[in-house]
Amino acid sequence: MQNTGLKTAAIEKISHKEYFNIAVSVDCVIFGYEEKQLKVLLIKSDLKEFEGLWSLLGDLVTPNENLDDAPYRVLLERTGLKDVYLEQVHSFGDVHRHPSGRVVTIAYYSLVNIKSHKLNLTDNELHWHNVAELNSMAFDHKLILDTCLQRLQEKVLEHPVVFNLLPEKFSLRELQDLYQAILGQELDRRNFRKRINLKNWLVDLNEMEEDVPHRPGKLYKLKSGLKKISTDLNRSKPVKTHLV
Amino acid sequence: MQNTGLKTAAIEKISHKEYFNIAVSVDCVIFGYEEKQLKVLLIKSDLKEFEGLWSLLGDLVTPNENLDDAPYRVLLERTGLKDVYLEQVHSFGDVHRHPSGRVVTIAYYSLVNIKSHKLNLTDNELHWHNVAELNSMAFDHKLILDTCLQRLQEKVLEHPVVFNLLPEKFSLRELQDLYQAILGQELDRRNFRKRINLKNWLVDLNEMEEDVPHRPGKLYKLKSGLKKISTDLNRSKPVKTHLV
DNA sequence: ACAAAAGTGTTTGGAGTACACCCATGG
DNA sequence: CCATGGGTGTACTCCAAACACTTTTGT
Repeated sequence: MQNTGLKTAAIEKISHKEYFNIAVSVDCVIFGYEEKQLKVLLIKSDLKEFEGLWSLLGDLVTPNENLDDAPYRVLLERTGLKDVYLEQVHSFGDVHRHPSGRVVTIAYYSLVNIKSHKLNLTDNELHWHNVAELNSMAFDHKLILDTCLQRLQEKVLEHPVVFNLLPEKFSLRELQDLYQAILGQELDRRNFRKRINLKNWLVDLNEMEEDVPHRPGKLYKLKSGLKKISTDLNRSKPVKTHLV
Repeated sequence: MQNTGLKTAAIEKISHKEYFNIAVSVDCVIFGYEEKQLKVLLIKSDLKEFEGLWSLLGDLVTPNENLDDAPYRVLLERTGLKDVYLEQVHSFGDVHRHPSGRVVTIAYYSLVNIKSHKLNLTDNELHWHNVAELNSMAFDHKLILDTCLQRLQEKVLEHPVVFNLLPEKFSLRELQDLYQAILGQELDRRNFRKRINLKNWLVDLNEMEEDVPHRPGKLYKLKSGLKKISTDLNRSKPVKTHLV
C-alpha cells in the first residue's frame, strides 16, 4: 500500500494533544421516594466557591472506565447499591460551569429505594432533599436536576420504572401517590387505576395491606419479566407513529 | 472565616490534574432529504484504521468554546450553514471507541436543506449517503447514527422540525414522502392529512405546484411563529400525563 | 383516453376524562 | 358512628385506523 495521505491514530493523537485538556465527569441525580415526596440525594459542596450549597453526586471519569460505568461506580461508592436503574440524560459543557477548570459533565438519573440503603449515609454530608423544595444548588446542578426530572416525568408515563422506588409489595394508592409526587399533580383515582390496569404491569398478590388505620388495600407487585432495572437503549418496539 | 476543610477550586484542579486527560468531541449526524430519501452527510475517514469507511462530521471541543457551540461550528465549517436545527442526543464514551486515545463524544443531529448548501462540499471528501443503505461506519458512528435517527423519529411525531429539510413551499405529498422516509414506513394519505391538519402547523399559500406531470397539488408553508430552528430545551408546555 | 396523483368522508374501536356512590376497617 | 381511604362504572369526546371514489392535469 502506498502513502495514501491517511494518518495513523498515533500520529493524530500527537497532533491533537493540546486538546486532551478537558475533564469529563458524570453527575447522578439519585431519586428516592419517602413520605409521599420525591427526594434527591445530595452532598454538601466541598468547594469554597459553593460553600453552603448542595450538589449532585458526581465524579470525574477515570481514563480507563467506560463512560456509562462511571455513574454505577458513583452510586456504588456513595450508596453501596448495585443494580440500580440508571439512564443517561444530557451533557452540560459550558466553559465556565465549573470553577476548577473545563469540565464537561454527563448527567444521569437513577431510581433507588431509600429504605434499602439507609446504612451508608450516616457519616458523610449526604442528605435526601425534597425535590419540590430545592432552589439553588452548586454549579449548574439545579439545571441538571430539572432536566433529569423532566426526563423522568416523560419516562414514567410509558415505562415501568417507578417500581425501583417502591418496596416489592405496594398498594395502588402508594403507586398513585408516587406518580403524583413525580408528576407534581393530582390524579383521578378511578382513571389512574384503569390506566395502570391497561398497562398490564402488575400482579395481584391476593394480599392486603396491614396496620393501616382504614380499610386495607390489595397488594401488588411488578410482573416478572418487566425488568425494573435497565438502561436507556432498550427500545425493541418500532416507533408508534399515530400517523399510519 | 476559619479553615472549614473546604478546598478552593484551584486546589482541587491541582489534585485532579491527572484526570484532565480525556478529549471531548462532538459528532454531528447531519440529516438531509432528497429524492424521497433521508440522507446523512459523511466524510471519508482520514484514519488508517478506518480506511475506506465513512464517518460523521465531528471535531474536538476546544478549551474555550461551550459544548453546545461546538456542533454549530462544525456545521458552519463543513457546510457553511448557520442557524441550522440542532439537537443534542447522547454521549458515547467507551474506553476504546477511538483509536487515538480516550475520546468521549457527544452526538447531535441536525436537519439541513440539501439544496441550500450545494456549494461547499465539492472539494472535500464529503458525500450525502442514503441512511437506509448504510451499513458499517468508522468508530462507533453507526451506533451514533442509529441513536440519532431513533430520536429524530420520535421528535417528528410531535414537533414541527422536518420543515428544516424542505424548501419554503411544499405540497402535502412532499411532506408525506418526507415523513415516510424518516419513519421508514408508508402512511395513509387521508389519515396523514387529517393529522397534519389537526397539528395546525401549516399555512395554505393558495398556490399550486407547477411543472408536475399530473394534477398539481396545493402549496403550503410552515406557519410563522412556529420557529423551525430551535434547540432542545424548549418545552414550555407541562407534561401531558394521560393520567389525570 | 389514459396515467398519475390530488383531494375528500365515514365508520369503527380504543383510550382519555369527568364524575359519585357504597364498602371495609380502625378508632 | 365516624373518619379514612378502597373499590368500582358510565357517558362523552377525541383520535387512530381502515378504507374507495371522484377530480384535475399533462401527455
